Amino acid sequence: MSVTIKDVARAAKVSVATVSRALNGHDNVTEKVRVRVHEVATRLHYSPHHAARSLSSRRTHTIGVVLPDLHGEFFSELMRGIDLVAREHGLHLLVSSYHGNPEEQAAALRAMRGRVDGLLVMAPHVDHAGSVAQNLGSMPTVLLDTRDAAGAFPTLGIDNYGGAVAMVDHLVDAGHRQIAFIAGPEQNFDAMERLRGYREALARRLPRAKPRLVQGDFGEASGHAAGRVLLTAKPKPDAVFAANDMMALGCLFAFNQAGIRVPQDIALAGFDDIPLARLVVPALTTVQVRIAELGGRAARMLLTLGDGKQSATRRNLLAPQLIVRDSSVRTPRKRAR
Amino acid sequence: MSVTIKDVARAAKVSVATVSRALNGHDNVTEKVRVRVHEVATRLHYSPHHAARSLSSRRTHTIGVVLPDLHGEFFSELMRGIDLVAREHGLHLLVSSYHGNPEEQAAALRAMRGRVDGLLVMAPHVDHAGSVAQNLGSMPTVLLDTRDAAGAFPTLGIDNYGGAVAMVDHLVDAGHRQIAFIAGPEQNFDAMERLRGYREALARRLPRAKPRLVQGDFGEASGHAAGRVLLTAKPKPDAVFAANDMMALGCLFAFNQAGIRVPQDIALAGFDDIPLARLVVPALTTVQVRIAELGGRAARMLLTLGDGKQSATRRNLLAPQLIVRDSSVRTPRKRAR
DNA sequence: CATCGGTCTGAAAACGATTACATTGCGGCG
DNA sequence: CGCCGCAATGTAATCGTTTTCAGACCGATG
Repeated sequence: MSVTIKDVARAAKVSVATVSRALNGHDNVTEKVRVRVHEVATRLHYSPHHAARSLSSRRTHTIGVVLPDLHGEFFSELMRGIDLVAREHGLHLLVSSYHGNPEEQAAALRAMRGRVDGLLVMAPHVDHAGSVAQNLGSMPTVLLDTRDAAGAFPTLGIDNYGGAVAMVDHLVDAGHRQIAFIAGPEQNFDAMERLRGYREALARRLPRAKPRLVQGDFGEASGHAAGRVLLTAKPKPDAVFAANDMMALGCLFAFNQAGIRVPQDIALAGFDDIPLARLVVPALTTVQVRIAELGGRAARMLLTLGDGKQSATRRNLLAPQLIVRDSSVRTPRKRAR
Repeated sequence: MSVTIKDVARAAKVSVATVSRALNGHDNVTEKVRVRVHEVATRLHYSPHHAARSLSSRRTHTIGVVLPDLHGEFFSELMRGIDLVAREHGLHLLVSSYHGNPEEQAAALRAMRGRVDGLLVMAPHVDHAGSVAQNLGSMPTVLLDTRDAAGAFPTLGIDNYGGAVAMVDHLVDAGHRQIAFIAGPEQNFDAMERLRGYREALARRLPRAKPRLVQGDFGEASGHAAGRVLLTAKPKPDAVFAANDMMALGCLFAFNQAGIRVPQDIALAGFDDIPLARLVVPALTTVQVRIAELGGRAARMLLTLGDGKQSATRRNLLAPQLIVRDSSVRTPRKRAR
């Protein structure tokens, strides 16, 4: 069937041991032999059988990624970041999404046993986070964007709280006083932190203002619905802060349809900085989250974890950056139209 | 360290062969023994070593997915579709993206050897498609959205040509005569087929009209740039058909900025039907491509392939569907504004 | 010239499962 | 009562690597 190390050995007139050494770059092989082996190997299109290799070497060269059912930009960016670091180190990615319920997540985690050298787990639904520990062996694991109450694992996340605070500060500084918030899924850790940031910053900056919330679910459609609700609200808000860009866009389009101008009639801001944010008209003020970087750093954390030096980097937060664009500032004059 | 089948055998006072048979549900094991083995196995927290198992059984219960560096919605939807089918069948997903160049793709393919039972490969760049065959053993493989000149593999794709034809037909029917096209990457198979559909349909429906092309790259930014170019074109187009929705949106925002109204001044259409398409104002006329379904069906094809019945399903095209929304039709009266 | 100390190579033992083949035990039949 | 056949179990080969250990070779040294 496929060509094995024995075939290479035969063709190069050496033993399998020598082939193995030559290909794995051990230093006790003559240059001449090493070259010949490499030639033969490429000529025969030899590539080592993974299962056999990891059986004898106890390493799989694979890291597992267990994610919830993510959509769009977030998922692809995260994977890109992880993939980049993984391939830098010659690692493969075994991916499994779970669709909502904790049992599926548990099953996915258990199925990873023995197949991977380490695990990247994202469990943004706060109720699911707890069960992670039980379903893991003692595998090296990094948690992504997950509230790890027990503190059992190294964790990497976005500073959602800080980002939301920065946004509220900006909106208040820009002169807005009635700032509404379109919240994300109730049990989502990111969404909760952003909401907390909004609440606390608002209380600090505008002690008299009451927080004004509309529930959303991170989807564009829910932002659209929220936008319509806000238009009929009693004191009309003069600014809307959506917990993510998708909802902000949905909201923007709802305003468009109603003939409400942004930012003249009402300011708008989002969170994430998806590629569309800068292109939409008006360009969306938002908080930039470098998702690919999040994935990449998580992968790197996992790798250093294997090296034994756990170091002090248990809980890390990636600081997002406030990006001010047109949607939140009442510019003195309008661009040519 | 970890408990092996031998430990279980010893503890249950049977041979390893019997343990293997009992746990894998073979029928030639006494009920009594089977029960005892299962008890012992769970008591010891035994879980079979994956590498060992797949070395001897020649099956990995994993399918490989080799994709180009995809973005956004497309990647995540495709993965969702594949993942769904995979988990239905208890399979795992080994994912690898290659970032553009063919060598990386080749490496990714070779690295899959011995790690997967089958392969899903997407190679939309036409120059890369040819090399796929060489870097594959005789692994069951399904090609996605790839021009397989040799016809060596079963292939699944989108009927990009048909979709583009349907769109041009629609635009002509709606009364447009100067229909410009924003093309995708030159060497991209999808983009080429859409362009071909545009060209041929235009020649058929408006024999006198000359095709008017602007080069894009499927990114929002290139659509934006293309939109600006089109605004300065000599006879102004009365309709713009972008090879994908992202470019259509970029174009739309360029028009917005210039004060050009869609569809009154100029009609606009895209391709893909990304979630945003229905939310943007005006809602975007487009061709609906069910990407998750594409992934799911590809995975299913791969599975039936393993069953030996190759059947006649070598080349399949998924028919996309024309979705007419506001951006392409000059409605008699405008909605409240 | 025999011995030592390297370096390079080969033979063979893991690794942990599956499975072909051999063995055992037992009931039924002649 | 002895033998046959079948079902249950055990023994050992196998999968393709890595790695340990031992051996071969060669130049230098006493």
